Amino acid sequence: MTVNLKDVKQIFREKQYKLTTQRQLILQTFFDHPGQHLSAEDVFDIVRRDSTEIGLATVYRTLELLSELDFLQKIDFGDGRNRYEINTSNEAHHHHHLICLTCGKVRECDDDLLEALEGSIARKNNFEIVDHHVKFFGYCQECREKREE
Amino acid sequence: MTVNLKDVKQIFREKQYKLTTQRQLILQTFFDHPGQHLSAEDVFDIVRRDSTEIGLATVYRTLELLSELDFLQKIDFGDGRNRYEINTSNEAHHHHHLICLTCGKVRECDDDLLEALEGSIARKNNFEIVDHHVKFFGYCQECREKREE
DNA sequence: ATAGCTGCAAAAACTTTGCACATAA
DNA sequence: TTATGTGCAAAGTTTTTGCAGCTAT
Repeated sequence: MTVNLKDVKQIFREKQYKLTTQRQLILQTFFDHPGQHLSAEDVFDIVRRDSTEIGLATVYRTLELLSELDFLQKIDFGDGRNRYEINTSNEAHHHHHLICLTCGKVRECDDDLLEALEGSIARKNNFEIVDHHVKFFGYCQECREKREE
Repeated sequence: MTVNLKDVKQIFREKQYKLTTQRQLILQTFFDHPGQHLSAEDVFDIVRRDSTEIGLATVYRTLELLSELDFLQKIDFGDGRNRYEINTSNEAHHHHHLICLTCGKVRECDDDLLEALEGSIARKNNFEIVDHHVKFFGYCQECREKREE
């Protein structure tokens, strides 16, 4: 189930959060940039560029709220700032991240195999798993080709 | 192969880095706190508590150096600061982290099964994988028991 | 009408940097 | 001896907070 504006509106109504212009603009930014991992500053710049006034503090507060509501996922790629991506699903299916150690580019990769591991790890450790983050570090095709030139 | 002081001394000699008192104290801190994920401030406090003077900037610089040399591994648990753990191996074998969403405690868990996945993901995505980080989020036994009380 | 939200600016929290002095090799 | 490393303080970044005014509901 992909997050859409209707879901958001409903949850906001249920939880009695106000659906302000700023909050909609921030959400729209994520809809407009699928598969990207935006930082607070990124979102701020994008909304501002589209000629609307917004405060950086509001961006931070909204990203926090949307993460709590599980519409966004907070991720750290080791570049000293938090990044967010829109949740494509409320279910357990995830994608993972391939992070190139040369160019720093982050690519997504699908994989369902990890779900199987979860069960065995949960049992072995008596730990109820509700989510996982997996990052693979290495070298992308482009950088490997350049290296050989 | 577990990192020990002899390895470190040798690599330092090879790379012409000076093995200063401060660097030894910081390494010793990790030897003295196995399985812990220490922040710069943690290390700073521990070394200071043991009555030796050290500067916070030196701690940051040393943690950076030891990470580059692969003696330490930098990890982010989402608490707004970098944490480090001593590398128990130079080989591909890793442990993963179980992070409790209630109490925030981080536990390690061994698992070799992911190595198998790596091959298939690397092939499918044409990406040369050299490392991976896996974090599982959920609820530890203690917190689940408390919840039921 | 009013509880909740925003923008601004100030502050907090973490990390990096410049520089004079100190020290391992 | 001298290239490196250290400590301090200052500066840089990212994120949070206080507060007066604004706005969805």
